Amino acid sequence: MLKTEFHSNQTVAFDPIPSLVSCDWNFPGQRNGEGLYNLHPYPAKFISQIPKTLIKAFNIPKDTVILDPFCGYGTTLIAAQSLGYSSIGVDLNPIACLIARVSTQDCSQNIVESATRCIQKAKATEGLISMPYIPNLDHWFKKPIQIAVFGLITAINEIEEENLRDTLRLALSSILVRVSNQDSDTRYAAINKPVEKNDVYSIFSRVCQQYMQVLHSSQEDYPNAFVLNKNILEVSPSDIPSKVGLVISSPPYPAAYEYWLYHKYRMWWLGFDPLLVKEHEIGARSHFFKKDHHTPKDFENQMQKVFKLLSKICIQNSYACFVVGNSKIHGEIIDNTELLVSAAAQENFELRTILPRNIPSNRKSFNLSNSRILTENIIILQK
DNA sequence: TTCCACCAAACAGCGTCATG
DNA sequence: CATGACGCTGTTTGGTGGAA
Repeated sequence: MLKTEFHSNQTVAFDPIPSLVSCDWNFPGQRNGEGLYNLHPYPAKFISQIPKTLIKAFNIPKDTVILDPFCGYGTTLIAAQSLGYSSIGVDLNPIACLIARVSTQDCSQNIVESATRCIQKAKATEGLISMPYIPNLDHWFKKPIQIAVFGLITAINEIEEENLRDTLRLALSSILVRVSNQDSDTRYAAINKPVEKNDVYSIFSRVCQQYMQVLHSSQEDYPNAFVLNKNILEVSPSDIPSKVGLVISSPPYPAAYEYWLYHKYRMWWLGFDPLLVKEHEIGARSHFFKKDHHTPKDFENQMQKVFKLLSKICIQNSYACFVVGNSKIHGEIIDNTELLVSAAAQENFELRTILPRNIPSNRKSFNLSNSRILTENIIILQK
């Protein structure tokens, strides 16, 4: 019975790939979040060693690409690029797509000079431009901060060169929680912080200098990474321009993390609609805590839809790797590994290996009275 | 240059209250 | 009464900046 095997501490290997089974998937001593992997806050990223190790383990035909259907920050795309492979990432969240694009595309323009010009423009127009309507804005941003942020975003949006504009938009997005009243990125509570208008300009300027170093030193003649900002459940095979030779992803878990919520004000400021993202976000808590709420079965059906798409765009015998942990709905532990494997099986993706992994303690910890998920699985499937 | 005190930032929930 | 919006929770860790 498959289910009992999931709960053992042993690696389940039905047809072991030696380099995968012998690897220590806990990657002791490795840190996540340097250089390109640290451009912007993003919750629950997987560490870059996971996609890197997986990519090296498989033979990927030259005329195919690596796909991440829930690309988020773009860790898979960055890893693919650094190892010489083209990649495609899909994500519903426009902030995620912005991060993934900026970190994989060339931005050879002078970031710091442009940032300085934007700051000058913003200072010159302080109080002269009328604010957009954003719900509850005063609760989360002090008035002077609002003026500085909106001045900056207005100036940035006037930049013509697309990659440069994206880069500065991302830099501004990355500092928004710091200059807001929000406690921290993953702690959605208003507190009083001693931030002033000029801090917005100085922090933005500092971040742009960091971007300059990171983006310049790491982007020359790298393979292409294509980022598609779309609900994966509405993606058709024709949206994916290449045959896929390998899938690496970590899907959202039911009722776990709400990405839309923690990027809500970033989306408002950058002109996206967070409510639309919320409505379609797989796993968002609102779907699980209302009348006629979603169930784990709904999650399985959504995943099956994803595998249906994958079966059409992946080449025969290609591998699909998913990193998943469990989650909790209405107090009940949900075995997401089982749901995902079941969904995959219905679209003829065969389970090959389950590699258990300890979630390192340096992910820090929520209130210990809350139940913590300490392990996750890397599931290897094959078409 | 090294060390250490200090602090910001991070964390795959849950509770409560105002509103319709 | 259902819903949505916001408040609240503690601890670890890496980085920073001043003192030794």
